[in-house]
Amino acid sequence: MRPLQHPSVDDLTLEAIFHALSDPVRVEIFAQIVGCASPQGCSDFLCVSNKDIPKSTLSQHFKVLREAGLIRSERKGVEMLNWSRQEEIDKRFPGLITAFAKAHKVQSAAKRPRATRSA
Amino acid sequence: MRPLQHPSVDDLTLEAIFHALSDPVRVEIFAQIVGCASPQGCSDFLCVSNKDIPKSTLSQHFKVLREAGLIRSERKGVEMLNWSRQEEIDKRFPGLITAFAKAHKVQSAAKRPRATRSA
DNA sequence: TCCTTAGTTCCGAACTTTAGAACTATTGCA
DNA sequence: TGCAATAGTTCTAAAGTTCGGAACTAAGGA
Repeated sequence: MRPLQHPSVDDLTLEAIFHALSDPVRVEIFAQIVGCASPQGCSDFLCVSNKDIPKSTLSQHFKVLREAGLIRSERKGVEMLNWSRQEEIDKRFPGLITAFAKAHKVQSAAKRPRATRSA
Repeated sequence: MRPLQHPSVDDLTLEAIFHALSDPVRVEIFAQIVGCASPQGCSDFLCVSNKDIPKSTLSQHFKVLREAGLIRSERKGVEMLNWSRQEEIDKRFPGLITAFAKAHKVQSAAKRPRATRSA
């Protein structure tokens, strides 16, 4: 198994970031990782939006997120821990991840079965 | 020629928007349209970042931007005029397009031949 | 009417993504 | 140690997507 690749902040590209976030499964994974203080294992996402994801596909999704620079992954014993690189990304593209997280919240609220959301 | 499709603001999805902006040619086109007060014709983009784009490809790129809800296109005589839907998108995903435009500026400044950029 | 300009559609070749099967890497336990 | 279990990766073929040339449509002159 080849070592994991994490691009440096200066090598981040908008295109790669947007490509990584152009898939609904990766959007869910990244939104959850961004919203979580503790790092997440890959297999926490074997079921996403009530859909089972084969683990080879999941592994590819994590690779895309990692190589776009959105997450950092590190093996911890038998599992892989993943956390968001938001703070680093903010240095180069300030506000981008926050805008994404906000937009994702709006979208997932709109998607949920209609129940009048009170103020 | 079938009539042009423009999704309503409520039908916009983050995935479609990010997919549209995951291609360097579309990023350039959209960044220029966002930064421009007057609407642009498609053929203003037959050359992007010093690369010639075949017009069938360009037509597909505009279709992707249009169907993601990023631009509005309207035929005006022999040409098609395109403008940004930023104000509408802001209603649903506030700050998203601004964050993109800012990030694109950072990235294109970094790409330009090194000349010490003074304050 | 015919020409020109601007953009679209068709369609095959090139590229990318998906997911099953086989693999590797680490841990725990006899 | 050896072996099983768990977690994730790699390989690969089939399915899906994108690119771009050729043929098309649509509008505006001369």
